Amino acid sequence: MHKKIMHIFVIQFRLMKNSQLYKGSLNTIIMKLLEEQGRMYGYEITQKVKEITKGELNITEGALYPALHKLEAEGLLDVEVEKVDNRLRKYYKLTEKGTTETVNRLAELEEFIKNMQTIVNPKLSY
Amino acid sequence: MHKKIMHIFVIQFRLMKNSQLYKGSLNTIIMKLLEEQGRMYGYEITQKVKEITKGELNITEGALYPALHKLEAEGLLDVEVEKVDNRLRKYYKLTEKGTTETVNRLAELEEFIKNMQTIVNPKLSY
DNA sequence: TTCTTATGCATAACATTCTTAAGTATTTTT
DNA sequence: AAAAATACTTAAGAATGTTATGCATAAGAA
Repeated sequence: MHKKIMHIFVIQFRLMKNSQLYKGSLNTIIMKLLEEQGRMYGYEITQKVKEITKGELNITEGALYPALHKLEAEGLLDVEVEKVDNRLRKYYKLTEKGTTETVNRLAELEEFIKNMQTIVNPKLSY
Repeated sequence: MHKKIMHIFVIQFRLMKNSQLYKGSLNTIIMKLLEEQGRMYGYEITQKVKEITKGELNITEGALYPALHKLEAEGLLDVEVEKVDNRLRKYYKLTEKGTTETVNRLAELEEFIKNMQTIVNPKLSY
């Protein structure tokens, strides 16, 4: 019983960490990971992000899957369905267009980070 | 005529720079500036951000004013109305609660930036 | 062996944040 | 005199994400 309650708290704690700041960065994260890893499936992406951020960022399925579908619809991703251990996996990879676009988005992200650091810490920015 | 068309392009260019990445960071930006400057009015905030980011980030009025109203409603900001040159100005400053909350949000922002950098540039993060 | 957790994907309802656009009003610049 | 800048407001809609639910199989714990 105690164990169950504690587990609920742990889940709560993790979700609370997802502040509004991450809003808008999911697409860039997905594309960067695909650029780096070649190809990945949805669930794998959630685990990878959790690992990289030491559990601080948990991408929810309700955000991830629609995002992947949209990127595919925009021609930025290609998908290949595979059956592993009798379970479906949808592997995504960048198209040529997606690779080009990834460069742009990463540049935007760098600018964003730079601007935010300038705002937060004006002393350090010169 | 040429001048007018060019002006339209300039406006377009600037707005295009506002990528989705900034979504969710407006409150933190406002609070940080108020912590630093003591008190500011809305229009002043838009100009300050434009100046700091060298024109890369333009806070729209449709986002700013509702955000200020909400922060005030949450008890994080106090407002004082003043008339300068026959025009209204609403000066905002952090409440005690707002000052405390600003510390938390800045910490969250630092974590966010760190996580994003780790994702974008995994080599540099150890 | 049965219940739970993990793996794997999908989507609908709702919340939040922001863009776009329109409105009001005064002052300064062209 | 017209346009741009200053200064604030708010409504409609877009974009993004959370929460919740559903389905299905595999692996692990009780």
